[in-house]
Order: sequence, then structure tokens, then C-alpha cells
Amino acid sequence: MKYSSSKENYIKAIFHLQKSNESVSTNALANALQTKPASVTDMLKKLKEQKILQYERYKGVRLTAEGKKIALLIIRKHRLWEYFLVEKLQFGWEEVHEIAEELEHISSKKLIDRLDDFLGNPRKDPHGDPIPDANGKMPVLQQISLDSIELNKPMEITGIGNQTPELMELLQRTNIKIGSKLEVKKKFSFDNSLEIKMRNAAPFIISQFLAKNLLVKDEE
Amino acid sequence: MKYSSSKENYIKAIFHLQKSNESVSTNALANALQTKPASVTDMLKKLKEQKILQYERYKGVRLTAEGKKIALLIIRKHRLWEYFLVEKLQFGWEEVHEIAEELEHISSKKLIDRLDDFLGNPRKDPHGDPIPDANGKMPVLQQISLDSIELNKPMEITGIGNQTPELMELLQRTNIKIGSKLEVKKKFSFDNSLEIKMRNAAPFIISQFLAKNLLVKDEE
DNA sequence: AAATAAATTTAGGTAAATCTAAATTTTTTA
DNA sequence: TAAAAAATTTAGATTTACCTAAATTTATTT
Repeated sequence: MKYSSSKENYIKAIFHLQKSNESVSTNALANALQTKPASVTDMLKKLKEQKILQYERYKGVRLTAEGKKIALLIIRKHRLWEYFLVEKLQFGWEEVHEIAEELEHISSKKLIDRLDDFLGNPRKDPHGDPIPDANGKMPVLQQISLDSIELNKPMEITGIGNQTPELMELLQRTNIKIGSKLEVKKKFSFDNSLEIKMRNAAPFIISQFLAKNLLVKDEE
Repeated sequence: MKYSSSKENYIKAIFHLQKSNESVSTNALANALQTKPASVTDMLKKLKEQKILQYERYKGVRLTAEGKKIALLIIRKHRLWEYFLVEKLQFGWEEVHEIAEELEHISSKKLIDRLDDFLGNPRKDPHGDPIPDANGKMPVLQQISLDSIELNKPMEITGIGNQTPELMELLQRTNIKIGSKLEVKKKFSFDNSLEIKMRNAAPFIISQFLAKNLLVKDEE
């Protein structure tokens, strides 16, 4: 199956909006896609025909298993291209999203799998978000900064994301290493940065980008 | 200015069809684009509005200077992506055209200029065709196999295209080197291969791909 | 529980890029 | 050079992905 760029954008937007088991509203989608609710209704009817989603009038929408798989493969493409742009073409991580929005619609599966290998099969994109594998599976990395972050809970660093020299430099400066014990003290909604307290050290603040690259487990 | 993929395909097709100063016919375009003559007429009217081409009913079409510039930048993108696919992602040269047909419509200029640098500013794509620079200028490499090839004319090798190990291997085997004197004896239209005669050696046949990588000048 | 507000859908249109069939112009040929 | 053939254009539809305005359904308030 091949889908238009427009349809792919709908699928991706629904995927990002449907947390847990809530269904996604027409208005929320229209807002995310910068379009009008009436246009969304039109498109949802077409995507329903193609069994990509479950949709009933006035009841909102959810992706089917098939729809989720398509979404994950689009996200895979997006994040691998972002990684390529930053690591190989020297773009800043803040300027790659827009370009990846175009590149993610290139259809060749072989291309994206080769790109994955060429890049060394990274598991996180430059923003710290996980990259699904060729089968659409997300790597199960427990990240520090989930939406449902728990404050003051003792945790231990179990690993780090992509081990780039830039990240290593920052880890060294902040003295964060595998096995370090820490607690999150506060989340600043302004920039999603976190105040953390490491054992035997003064609290300090880290960015969301660093946080997303820290893998943790509950301390035993 | 940004043009739709469809318009870009028309511009590119006209560029490839307009040799010297002939104008391109509606039928030839329809054939090249796998579409119907009526559709071509429709599109030509739109592109004329945008001053991309000169068009008069029943008289065929030519690109304006502006149109040629656009065409060259699309060709630049196409060929750089082909080079990337072959040199970095290990694709065979025969399988990259289709993928590059999609990639050539990605709009970011910065992306393509960064890609050019990343690839080491190659001047020829994997098929041996020249890659225009960021300003849309074709490198002026006199190639051996132009459409207007002259038989039995003494020529001298002045350089070679992209110096890949694979090309070097073949040059060694055929004993072609800079300074070699040769004449083209015959062109086989079946596969565009050429029979060449090097001074003090028996005539032999080379492929169009090799020929395109040989730069020549007239012997003095 | 009405009444009002908000969300959503339906109805009817538009622009881009196609198409088929018919009309027109150009070219070829007898 | 007139007739036939080929090329091209016009006219009128179609599909996709949008839109606005009006109607309908659901949610929220008095």
C-alpha cells in the first residue's frame, strides 16, 4: 500500500494525539494539521474505508493496528532523516524538523533500511526521541522525562541514548554516569527542563534533550 | 518560487527533450511524461503564465532562461541523490533512478548544498552524467560520448570523471590513461557502447558508462 | 431539563492535475 | 493542391484535498 503525503500526515497526527486509550477529536486534529474541521471529517471517512482507523460520527477516531504500524514507519523515516541531517550534514537539531517533514514521505523501504544501516542503527533521533525499527517496533527504553514523571522518586541511570561526543562531553561536565542515583525535583514547563538532585551533590537543572537521553530504572 | 512535483517534472522533461534550438512537441512531452497530449496542453498554458517557457498554440515549446535554471537545479538534486545512494548507501547504479525521481522534489536548497559538500562535490553522477553546481552551471567537461559524436577523429584523454576504485580498476585493465590517443570507430545504438581504437593497440569496445567518464580534447 | 454553547458533520464549491471525446490546425501524401 | 493523416487544442468530466456556510449532534449551563 502507498498513501498520499496528506494521508500520511493525518495518520501521523492521530498517532501522536492518541495517548493511552482516548480517542482523538476532529477539532484536535484540525488544529494539529492546521486545517479545518470539515476537511478532517472528509478525510476520516476515506481513511476509515481503508481500514486505517476506527471512526464513528461525533465519536472521534482511533488508529487500527494497521494504522499504528503505518504511523510508526513514517515516524521511523522522519527520525532517521533527522539523525542523518544532524550527524552527517551538520545541521542543528532545531532546524531539521521541517526538512524531515518532506523526506518522511519518500516511499522506498529499501532506502530507509539502507539509511538505517549507514547511520549505524541509531535508537534515538537528535531530539532524544526513540526511532522505531524496520518492523515498526519502538525500542523500549525507559526514559527519564515521560509525560507522567514522578518527582522525588529515587532512580538509577542504566544507560544513555546515542553516544555522540557532544553528549559525552555534557555527561562528563555534569558528572552523570551509569549507576548514578538521582531524583527529579521539579519540572519547568517553560522549556521542559528538569531540576535533578544526584546523591552527594547539589541539585542542578538539565534540558529536556539531555533528559531524553538518560535511561533509568527505579532504585531497588 | 516553489513548484509542484508535477510542474517540476514537466520542466525537467522539456529540458531533456530540447536539444540545440529545436522546440519540443506536445506529443513528445506526453510520451516522455507518460500522460496524454491534452493534459500537456493544459499544463503548458499554466507554465507559460509563470514565464517558465515560451509556448504558442500548435508551435511547440521552449524553456526560458528562468525555466532552464529551474531544470538544472532539479537535475542537480537528482544526480546528487543518485550519487549518495550509490556511494553511501551501496545501491547499484541501475536501481537509483526511481528513488532519485522522488528525492529530487525535496525543496530545501540548504539540504542539497550540504549534501554536495558531504559527498565531496562530485562532478558526475553514477551514470557518468555531469552534476550542475549550486548556481545551476554544468561543469564544462568535454565528454567522449556526446550525441554528436564524430567518428575517426583523433582525440586525447585529458581527465577522468569521479575517480572511484571501480573506475580505476577498469581503466587499468583497458590501459586507458591520461594522454592516451584514441579514435571512436563506431557507436552501437543497441546499448550506446563505443568501439574505440587506441594508438598501437587493437580496437575494443567500451560501455557508455565508461565513455561518459572519459574527458577528451581534440588532438593537436 | 431547557436553553445555550461548542463540536461536528453535511452540502455545495474550488483549484490542481488528470482524463476522454470532439473539434481544429498542421503536415503529409497521393 | 486537395484529401487524408497526424498532431494539437478545446470542452466537459473526474479525483483529491481542500474550503465556507448551514445544519445537526453533543456537551454545558443556568
